[in-house]
Amino acid sequence: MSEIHYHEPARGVSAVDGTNKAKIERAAVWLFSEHGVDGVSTKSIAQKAGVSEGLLYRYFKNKDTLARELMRAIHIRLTEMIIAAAAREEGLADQVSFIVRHYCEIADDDWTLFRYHILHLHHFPSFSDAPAGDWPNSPHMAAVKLLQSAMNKGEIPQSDSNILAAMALGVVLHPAQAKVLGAFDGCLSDHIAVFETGVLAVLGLKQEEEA
Amino acid sequence: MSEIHYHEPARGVSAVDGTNKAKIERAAVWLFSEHGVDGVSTKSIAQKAGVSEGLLYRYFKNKDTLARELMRAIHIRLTEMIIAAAAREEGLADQVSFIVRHYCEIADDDWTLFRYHILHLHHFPSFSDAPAGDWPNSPHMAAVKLLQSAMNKGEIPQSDSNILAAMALGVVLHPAQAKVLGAFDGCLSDHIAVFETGVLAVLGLKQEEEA
DNA sequence: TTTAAATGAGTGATTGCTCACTTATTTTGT
DNA sequence: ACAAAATAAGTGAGCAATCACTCATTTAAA
Repeated sequence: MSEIHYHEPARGVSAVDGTNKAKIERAAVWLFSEHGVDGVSTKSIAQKAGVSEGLLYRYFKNKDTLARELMRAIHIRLTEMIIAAAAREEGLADQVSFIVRHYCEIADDDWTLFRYHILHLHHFPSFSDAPAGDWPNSPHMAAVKLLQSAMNKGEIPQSDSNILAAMALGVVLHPAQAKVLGAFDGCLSDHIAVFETGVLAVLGLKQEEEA
Repeated sequence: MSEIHYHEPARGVSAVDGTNKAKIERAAVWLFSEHGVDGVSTKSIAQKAGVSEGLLYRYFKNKDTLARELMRAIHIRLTEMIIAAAAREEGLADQVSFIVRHYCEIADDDWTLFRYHILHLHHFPSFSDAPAGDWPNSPHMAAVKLLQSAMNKGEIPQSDSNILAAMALGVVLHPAQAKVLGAFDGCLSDHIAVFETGVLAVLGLKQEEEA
């Protein structure tokens, strides 16, 4: 009934759209990712988007709303992807494979928006990783739920799911951050295999031999 | 000759010091870590430090210099710690143990300064992880050198040291970031053992049995 | 007395945002 | 089909507030 399908959800933020609203969003996400919300003026956004400053306030209540909507787009996309992974029933190794692959693809799909997420998520405490209600509201919390479920099924030994989720995510997320900071080029997807091996190792799962 | 000793180097930033300069630094690092450099006014720093605004400019050329000096303090402390680890000659597992322990302790020692580093390092492109000269200028590059050395010694198989270093660091660093974002409480050092196991697993090193 | 430390009002520049206005598009009346 | 009316899209000068920073002056230390 409440089966969750996950087939390539909505792209980043107005990825291919020539409207002025889209121009504003693309200019804003680029500038925000580069200089942070407080480091970008509404004037500079309008300038880069090629529209007047006043037009920003037709589409967005204020600068912070614009910044938050962009962050929200990537944040829920990543969260829902992990929730979708948790709904799969082929075992933890399959879920890990799913998450690593889709995580890299989402990042590569809209690298600017992803960079904004990884560098400036902390600007919005409301998107925090603090334990919320029953439904996970961040990639981290979704991963915690997934691992708790795996522990209950006996797929991995019981341990601190909060720490384990952070370690496992770190195997993919920190290389992503390193790339953001200029440590290497190329797209994240080029390293899916290594990431997957690393995550499985952290979780204490032996990787299956080639069939 | 160039043997490197590593015995508890300088504390964070004027950790126990009642001078006005120290008050300014403590106020600044707190506000910067919370709101980012561009999100903090010189007036608010002076207010929190309990001094006049003009006094800031007696001790620091400008706001950005103040922000950079604080960042530099934690950045080089972490970098030199990893360089010191690389100089140890008891094998990779020992080096990993050394780094994990000291990393957690440095973070716990001055958590505010550490949070500033993990959240706002990207504000200073000059501290980037881009490949620099022969001497590593970031924790990431120091870890890369360390792993390359281990590969040359045959301790671990040859692979992309850039990616492997990022994955290994991520096992510790991402939990640290998760803590910053409110995912859990307590100090990082409480989890040294799990982190160490995780890093060794990512590197493909079997953890030694208890003696 | 001399020198250094500390102040805070004041500077011009920039901030996020508004609003009276113009231009473009759609809807309506005939 | 066509113009008039109504609505929507877009502009940019201008506002009060805040910004980083200076400097003449006062306070404290040597």
